[in-house]
Amino acid sequence: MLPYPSGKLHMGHVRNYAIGDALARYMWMRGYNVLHPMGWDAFGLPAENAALKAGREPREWTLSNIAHMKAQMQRLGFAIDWNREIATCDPEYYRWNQWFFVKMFERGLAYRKEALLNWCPECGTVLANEQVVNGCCWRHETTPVEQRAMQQWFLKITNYAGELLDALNDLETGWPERVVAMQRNWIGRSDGAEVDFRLENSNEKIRVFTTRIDTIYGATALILAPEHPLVAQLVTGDEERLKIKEMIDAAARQDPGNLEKVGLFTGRYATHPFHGGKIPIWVGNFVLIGYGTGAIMAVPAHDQRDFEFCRAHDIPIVPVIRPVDGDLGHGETMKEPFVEYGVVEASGQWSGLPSAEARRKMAAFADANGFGEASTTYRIKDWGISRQRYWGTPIPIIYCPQCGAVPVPEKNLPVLLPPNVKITGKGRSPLESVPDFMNVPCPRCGTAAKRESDTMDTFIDSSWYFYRYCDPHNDSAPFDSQIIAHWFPIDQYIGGITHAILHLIYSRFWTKVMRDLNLVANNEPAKNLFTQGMVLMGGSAMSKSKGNVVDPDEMVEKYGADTCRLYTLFAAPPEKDMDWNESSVEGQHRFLGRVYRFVTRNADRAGDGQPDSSRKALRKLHQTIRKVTSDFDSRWHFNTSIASLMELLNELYQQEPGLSGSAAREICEKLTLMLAPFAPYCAQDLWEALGHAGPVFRHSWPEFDPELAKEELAEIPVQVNGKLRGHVRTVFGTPKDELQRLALALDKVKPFVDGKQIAKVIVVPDKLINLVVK
RNA sequence: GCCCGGGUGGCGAAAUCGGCAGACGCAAAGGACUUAAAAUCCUUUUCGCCGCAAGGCGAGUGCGGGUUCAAGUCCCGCCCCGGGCACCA
Repeated sequence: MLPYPSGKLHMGHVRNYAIGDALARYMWMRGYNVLHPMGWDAFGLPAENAALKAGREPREWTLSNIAHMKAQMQRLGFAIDWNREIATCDPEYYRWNQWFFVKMFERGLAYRKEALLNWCPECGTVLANEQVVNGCCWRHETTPVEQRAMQQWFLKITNYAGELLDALNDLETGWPERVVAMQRNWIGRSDGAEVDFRLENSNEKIRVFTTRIDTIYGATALILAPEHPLVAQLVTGDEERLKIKEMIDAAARQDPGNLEKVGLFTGRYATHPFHGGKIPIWVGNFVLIGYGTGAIMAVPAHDQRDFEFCRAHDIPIVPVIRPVDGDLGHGETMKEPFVEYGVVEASGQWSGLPSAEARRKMAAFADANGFGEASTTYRIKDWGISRQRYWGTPIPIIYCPQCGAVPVPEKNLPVLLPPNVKITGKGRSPLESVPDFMNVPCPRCGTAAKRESDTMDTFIDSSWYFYRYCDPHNDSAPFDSQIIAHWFPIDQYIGGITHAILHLIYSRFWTKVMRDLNLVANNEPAKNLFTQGMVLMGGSAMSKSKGNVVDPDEMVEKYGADTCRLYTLFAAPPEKDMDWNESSVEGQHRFLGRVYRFVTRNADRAGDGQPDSSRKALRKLHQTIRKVTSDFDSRWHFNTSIASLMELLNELYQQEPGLSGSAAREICEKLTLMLAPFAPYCAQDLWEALGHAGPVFRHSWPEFDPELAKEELAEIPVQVNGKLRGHVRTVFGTPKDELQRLALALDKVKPFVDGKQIAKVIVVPDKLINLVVK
């Protein structure tokens, strides 16, 4: 058994799990088979109940029992703890992570390269782009990441960029709009063209990416990113080279939004591929090496940034697009670039064409003449997965001086973490310092070789844990594809918005890779996604680095798990952010106490009581069943479900003295059943107090009786000119004329109607009367 | 700048299809029980004005317009708050 550090659950998790757990319990009671994995912020619903199948009670699988959860997860090979960086400790899970890695390596989907990477000094490791938030580490929100050049393993998520984007169209119905929008944004597709500009007096070509090839006749400069490989060749003076270096350093230090546009003329020119003219070549700090080709054509008349840059450096501004029904404008008098689409002018044979048509035709022309082609560029970059940590799956690669990077053969998997490693928390990978681990013969040629010392990003674990969960003890494959075909895609996934472009994009990618390995048939992991709101503390999300984390254990200690869960469900509807404010926790605690006392007092009640009391109480009971059921079936606003249970209880306290034995019995049982999804421990106790054996979840959800739920009389508001003046109590279905007569007879209505003419009477049957008078 | 949310009492919120604004809970005030406290149970509680009182009148869902018999809800124009993306060519 491997050692592992301990981490803590916070209230955001509690809320997440309380929501999913309530749903799962409800579904169980409705007779569905539910597979309900509680992993990294996640549930699968509705599916088969693995817990019951395994002979365990669902309650064992709930958040309420954190210790049990951890043990459960450990047996499953998932998170032993809640901190992502220590998520996998199980050798079997290592094995399959490594197995996947090797499969990807063999297919060219995993590769190693040196690159500038995001380095978090606090974590002592590099991070993927998705894990950098506002220039800081996602776990250390106040620690800016640094750029370090390092050798790192990448997974080719960009191979799937187009599919990940297009498939979002199908997810739109089941996923929140904002998550879809964030992913679209993150993948960042741009359709355009790549065009080569020939370097004058040289065979070199400079390739640029543009979405506006229709403006290419307005290109008056080429601008290279300071890191562009040609820069070293074009810029030769020491002073100039220093300037380039300064540009790179300044860009790394500063917030890119506020960076002043600076540039340097190389003294060299390129040939315009369309008209053959001379174009000066510049280096500009605002051109990004990591996007497109790292070089752009500057079209100052039709791009805001190019406009600013060229105006500052006296580069000519040549408009070539005119607005539909507008003038072409003139370079010297231009105050603003025209960045809209319009009609191409002054562009040779393409003059007069609308923008879209010109883009198509000009790209085709470039293609036909061998100096470019239509091209699509994505903003998303490959997923850097190497981490300089101890905790995580070792990357199963051996570096041989003869053979290069060789994957560990399948029969030798898993590569396990060596025990007793000194973890400094800073600097290089801890595994490097363990010679027994590092030094191995090459699996191919037997030469003395060294292992890769980095471990995998733990987001890899969370990318497919829900698949493994369906078949956790399989030791010949990651899972049985037949089983997956039965369960997947997940019907309902629940998690935090914080993973919109982290976990939720990685797991989509992983699913598509597994599909291409013929392991799964589904294209997407989850049909429906529900993102619960964040639990805030003083306006910002709880995080360890801010020290504003509420420890659920303390609250569980003080009030119990049920109160704790109930509070997170009651404070706000699940999709909304909630500010943590402990003051109203008392109310939930009192509520549970009131329920408990009512049920235990009335469980064995006898006698006939007063019929009126029983009728009223039963009516409210059935109205409440209707309300809670509909909340579950439609919108999951558990705050209103719980409120209606409180209303029921208030009514029960009113009617308690006159209840008959049989009414009391029915009420106690159904109230307990309705409480079960929200407060499982309390409900289970009461269920046993009512004389039942076994888990309350094996009992079916109560049905409401529409007859019993019906009010005897309708209480219909009476308005005069839209203002409420009184109520009419009458039988349901009273006709309009009768309602009008009753309304006009009201003392409170008369003064507003007498002496006036009734122009119109609006009647909404059983709902409202509005008398319009003049 | 672009894309999402949101703005309702002292507070968290409810009003699900245009039909009684403020359910439910917190906090507060009063009362019952108690030697006392806790716990529990019962009242009151949007604001303003009138009234000894029962009660009555008026205003009110960020602001300004509009549609409608009727608007927190729909339409137009703003303001403010939160989140995401952003020299992406």
